[in-house]
Amino acid sequence: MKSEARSVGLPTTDWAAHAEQELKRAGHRSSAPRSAVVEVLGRQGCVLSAREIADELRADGRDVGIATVYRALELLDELHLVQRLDVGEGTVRYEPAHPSGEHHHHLVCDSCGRVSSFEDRDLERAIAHLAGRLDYQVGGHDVVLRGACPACSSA
Amino acid sequence: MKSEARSVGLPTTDWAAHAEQELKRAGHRSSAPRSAVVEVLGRQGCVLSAREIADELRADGRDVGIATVYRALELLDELHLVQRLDVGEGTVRYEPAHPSGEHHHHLVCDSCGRVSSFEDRDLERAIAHLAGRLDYQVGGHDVVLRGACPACSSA
DNA sequence: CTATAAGTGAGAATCACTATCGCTCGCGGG
DNA sequence: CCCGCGAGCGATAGTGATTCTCACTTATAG
Repeated sequence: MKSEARSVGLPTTDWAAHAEQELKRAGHRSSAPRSAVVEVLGRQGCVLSAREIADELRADGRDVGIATVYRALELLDELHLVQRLDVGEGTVRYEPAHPSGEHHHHLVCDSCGRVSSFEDRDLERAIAHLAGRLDYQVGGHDVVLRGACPACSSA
Repeated sequence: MKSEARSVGLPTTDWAAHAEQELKRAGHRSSAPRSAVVEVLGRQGCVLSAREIADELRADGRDVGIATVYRALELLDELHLVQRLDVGEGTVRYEPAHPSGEHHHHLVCDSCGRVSSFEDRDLERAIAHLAGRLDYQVGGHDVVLRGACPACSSA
């Protein structure tokens, strides 16, 4: 099978190291708070909100101001090192973006709100083909499927 | 050509009348403020935020409380008479949803923020096919392409 | 080692949206 | 046609996420 729902969480290999490197290359200093944010993102691998990141850091005993978390995420987003995901519940989530360009999309459960991911070559192909036909400079895309996750639909 | 970017704005035929009818059928009273919201949505046909709707109404001299606009939109959303679109700028936009099930997706310009729409049969087919293969009860989907609109990319 | 500007963080400000609550009015029964 | 009641309204307070401000800290070039 080419595509299937799975719980969020990619291999992550060394996204964190890559991100640090890109930050440096873009002329940014390294700092403990920002590195901590990068590390948490890399460790979790899945969609996280700014608050979740801050909470995670606090649990680790590394208090980082929420403003700093937002700033780090904004910066990472500018450098295309993270992917923003807004599923419409008022909070934006972020996840590491792999430089390979390989990416996935999301399934959002309407009842429990849980997010999972999938990837599908055919879908990517359809989008790429479509983008070529549009009179538009397409740079990226997001696909969100909504429905009931296995747990909720069986309950 | 099967698909092409165009400015937002569908024929609209008589979405407003249809919506009113559905509201009545669902056991809701008719009221001037809510009808006004429906009318604005139907008239514009394109993605509108709650605030934009309220402003439009105020310009028409029909002041409608912002809370009422939100309530009307929530109701319309529950009845699947509108489609929510969250392009990630902190405000949710709505547009009429046509009962035919026919729908379109959106292009968001990263520089000017303008939203336009497109439809593509192949994309729909890819998503439908994909949904069938996933272990997930897929009920709907959103696709957002990001990039530079013709105006911005030529500038 | 030192200057300096990037980066930090506490808290205020903003903004979209939701909850509250007394008042209004559409509408079915009389 | 009139009445009563509960759906609906709207001003306003509240909430929660995100951004702004500003004085303080610290990484790094020289």
